[in-house]
Amino acid sequence: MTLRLYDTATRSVRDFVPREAGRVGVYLCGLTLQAPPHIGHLRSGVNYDVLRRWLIASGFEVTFIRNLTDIDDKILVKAVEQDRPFWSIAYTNEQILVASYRALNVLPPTYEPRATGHIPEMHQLIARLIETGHAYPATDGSGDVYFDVASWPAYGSLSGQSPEDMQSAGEAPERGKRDPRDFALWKGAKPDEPADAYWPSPWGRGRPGWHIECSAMCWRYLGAEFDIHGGGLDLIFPHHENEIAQSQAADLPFARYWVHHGLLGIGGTKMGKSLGNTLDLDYVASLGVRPVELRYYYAAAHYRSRIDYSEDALRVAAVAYRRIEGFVQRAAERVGAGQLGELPAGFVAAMDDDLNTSAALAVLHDLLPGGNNALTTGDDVTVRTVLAAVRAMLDILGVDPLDPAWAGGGRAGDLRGVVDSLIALALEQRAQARSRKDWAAADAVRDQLKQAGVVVEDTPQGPRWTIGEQD
RNA sequence: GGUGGAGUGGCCGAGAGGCGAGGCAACGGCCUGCAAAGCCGUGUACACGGGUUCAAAUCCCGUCUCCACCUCCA
Repeated sequence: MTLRLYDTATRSVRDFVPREAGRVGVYLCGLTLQAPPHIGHLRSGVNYDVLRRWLIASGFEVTFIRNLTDIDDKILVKAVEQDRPFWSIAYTNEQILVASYRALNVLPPTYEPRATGHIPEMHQLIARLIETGHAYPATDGSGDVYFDVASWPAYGSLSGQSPEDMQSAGEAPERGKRDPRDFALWKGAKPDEPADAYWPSPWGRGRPGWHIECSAMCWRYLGAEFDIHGGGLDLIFPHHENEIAQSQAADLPFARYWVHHGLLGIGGTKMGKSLGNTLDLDYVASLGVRPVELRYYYAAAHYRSRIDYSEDALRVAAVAYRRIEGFVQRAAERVGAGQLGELPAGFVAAMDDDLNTSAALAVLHDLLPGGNNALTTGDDVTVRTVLAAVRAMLDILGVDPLDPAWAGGGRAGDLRGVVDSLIALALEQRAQARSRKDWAAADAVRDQLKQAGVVVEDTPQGPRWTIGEQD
């Protein structure tokens, strides 16, 4: 069985065949750094991180590029409003994004290029498009350069729309266009924008249009043709449509598979800054939900499904995760962490089927009762086997509780040793009380620990403690 | 108006012609001094109306509702 992926371009699930055996190039449209990321943006990174981990597990060498758009209209508007350099605003948001992804155990991309670092590549592409008659400098002296949509008959093939049926274009006032559907490759400098936001070009001072950035960066890092291009469903049109048109018109075959993920909405509508309904990682933390649990919440739904965020659903996911985590911890305490084991066939089949993480998780859950039973009967061989398989699956999804990535700050480990011996003292008191059947005294110890946030459980192997839910 | 997608048990959420995904919650039981955790068991759900078929949540027709995109958007 081989990996099958839904390809937006053909609107079907296709066998994944890389351009070059054993290697995969993936490009994911990252964020525009006009604001910090919300949990919808973060879902995107996590989804493709799972894809990447699965490709690696399937034996591919993966080059994973996720770009950063560090200049655009909104960033420039903010720069003027805040009287602050546009690049500083972008960088601040970039830092938050990087920290959020790290918190979610998203593997760093092979490279994370910034749009402003690739102006020469964009110039080359634009020049080539002008030469071949697919682009033209605006005739109104604005310094804009547009892609000539009419010159590219295949325009609209990705989104399944024909140019004639499209509603009349929005960017109305730009009169230098031959056709309202033409889009900007290069934007001429405007007087009301920051003076440091421009680069020289053969067409005058200006800055890149949004779409050309991605074509340039794909080309630079993955070559003329590469395997997978990803992004949110909302990018299909116009962004990805435009990328295809301008790249292919410039003789770049471009992406072989188009993978789009569903958006995360809230209350039946989309999450967005303009709607004032964005939720970020800090908010999730304030709910007492850890990043790993948020990540599990993402994985519980298929990547192409829309997730309508709700606090209840998030909490349910967290509870489900804790059950898995509980087994892993108890098992590891008993037989040691061990190595990651082999992936069950059902899990592999589910992941190969367009990354069906829901079905994959069902396979994982099915192993739990057996593992827990082995734990109570002391069947260490089975415990070890189940633990290895469960951790292997969790690792693919990026939520293995034993992954060092989830360990708290460096000091936590040392502290745990200290706390452990203190709690051992209390548990000793309790054990003595229990042996003389002084239940009241025994329960008092347990209650006090509970109030301190320590949950005590009695197991066949004696009492164990964990840090309970923080409120 | 155009394009694409979705409506599944109390909730979340897979599946896509025939063997009741899975999770959470609930209920019963086991275990426990009591708990906690865990285990065992209990649910015949697929928006509505027709149709095709031996068989439909899955296919076809119609209806309703919702979402996304067509403008910057993960």
